Amino acid sequence: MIGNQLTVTVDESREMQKTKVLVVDDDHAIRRFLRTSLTAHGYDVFTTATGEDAILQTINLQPDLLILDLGLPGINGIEVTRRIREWSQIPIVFLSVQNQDSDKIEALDAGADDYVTKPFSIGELTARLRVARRHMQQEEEQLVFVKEKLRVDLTARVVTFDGKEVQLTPTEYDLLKVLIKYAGRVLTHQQLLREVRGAGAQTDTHLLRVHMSNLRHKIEEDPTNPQFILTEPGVGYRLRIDI
Amino acid sequence: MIGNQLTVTVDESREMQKTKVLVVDDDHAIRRFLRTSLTAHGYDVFTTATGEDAILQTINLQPDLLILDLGLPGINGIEVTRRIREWSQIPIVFLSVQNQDSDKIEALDAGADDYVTKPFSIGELTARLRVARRHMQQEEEQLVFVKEKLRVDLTARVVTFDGKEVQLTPTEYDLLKVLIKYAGRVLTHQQLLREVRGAGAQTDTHLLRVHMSNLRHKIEEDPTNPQFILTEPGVGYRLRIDI
DNA sequence: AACGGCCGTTAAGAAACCGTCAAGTTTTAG
DNA sequence: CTAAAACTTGACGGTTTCTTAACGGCCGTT
Repeated sequence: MIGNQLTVTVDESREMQKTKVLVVDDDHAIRRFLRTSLTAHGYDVFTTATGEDAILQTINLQPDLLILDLGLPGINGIEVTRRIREWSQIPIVFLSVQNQDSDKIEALDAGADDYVTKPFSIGELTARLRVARRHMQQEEEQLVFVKEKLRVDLTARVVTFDGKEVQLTPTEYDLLKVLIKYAGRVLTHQQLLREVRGAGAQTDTHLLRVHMSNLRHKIEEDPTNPQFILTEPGVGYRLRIDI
Repeated sequence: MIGNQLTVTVDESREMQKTKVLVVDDDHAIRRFLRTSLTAHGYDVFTTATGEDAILQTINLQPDLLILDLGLPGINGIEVTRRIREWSQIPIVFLSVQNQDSDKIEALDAGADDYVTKPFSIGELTARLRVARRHMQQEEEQLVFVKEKLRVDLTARVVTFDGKEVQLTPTEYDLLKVLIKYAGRVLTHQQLLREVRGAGAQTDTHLLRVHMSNLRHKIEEDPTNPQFILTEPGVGYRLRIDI
């Protein structure tokens, strides 16, 4: 009786916490190694060998994490990443062999979150998985910013005003992003410039004024009388929030 | 046995709460008056008559508060303040007579926390002592200051009065910020001006009056009868706080 | 009662700041 | 390598903020 109760309790609590991870690798040995060691670390592990199946399984299983071998036969890991990123923000950690930097960069650009170089320890991998997952959860806090006619999709990096998509330059988007991140707070010229240029940026407020002007003409109904980006004379700017 | 234990416990707790205060005055009548009345208010009172002894006693007794007569024989109260401030941040409240503004300012600039003008009531003195001590205790910086209808968010740099946003100029905000930082304490004209302009600012009290007037019109219900920013004639300003 | 110090208020000129347009330069994409 | 996009810089007019000056009220002293 007592033993039974205990078992049930433990099972339930584990099931709640268990993270579903899909392992994609054509090497049978690696699949088996990851299945056993990740299961021992408390993950709920699924495996597949091909890129096509990886995409299908991601749709069906809705895993919380994806571990992807870069050197897959057929459509490779980079292509898998690119296709999944079109509709999902699932954290993707890929496995690569050494001396494959160009592929690593390409994969990260395609939307992968991190990579682990073979050979790797299981501790290193699980550490990367935890970071990727935590990063994912933080991003989820605020995926889309909506206020009146303005809509900013921070995951897709799409900005629409009054339903129509507006094209922002990288600088304009970065400025808007940091304003949204600290919505309601006054950001000094220096803080904003630091976000746009490198950390060692000197205070060139004039540059900021030009960018803000351009940004306002894209997302404000009447740039003369801004509703979103407010000026704090002598200090900086802030995104208006309603109290 | 039990009685003994109880007695010890109570004594210890009282001993923990009691605030040690050192009174320095050459007038024997004032020493005696302060000893009796402050003891009645729960303070642990020590007295001395000279500045030299005040410094020695501060080292030996490690009091929590210092009450200092400005007109001491020998080294005067200002000099005592200056010397103690070289190594201690103990709150110092001094006693002065009227028409001694220049000495008050000098003592405050030397690092004293507050003053009481003779003749004074014991209630007024203990109130000042509580403020001075409270400021000492709260080391960490305040993030949001709220008092009645006034709300100052120091991280967002947003000020609201009665729920409505108030637009402060950089100078006005800086003044309010330093008043909040030293809430309850008197800040001399010079100390306030130093915060607004560079360190090498001459005492142009008139400039301060204009800024304070503008600030009051923004955050006071009735600027004629200010509830927050109080004027200390001849000395400076202070932000009123309730203990 | 007149005077002088101190304070608050208002107004006006000076200085600093901001937004916009336009032209020049660098970076990116094809 | 070329063209387009993005970034940067400069100039100009309008606005906000700062500073200075002048006026009137309050209070204590002469």
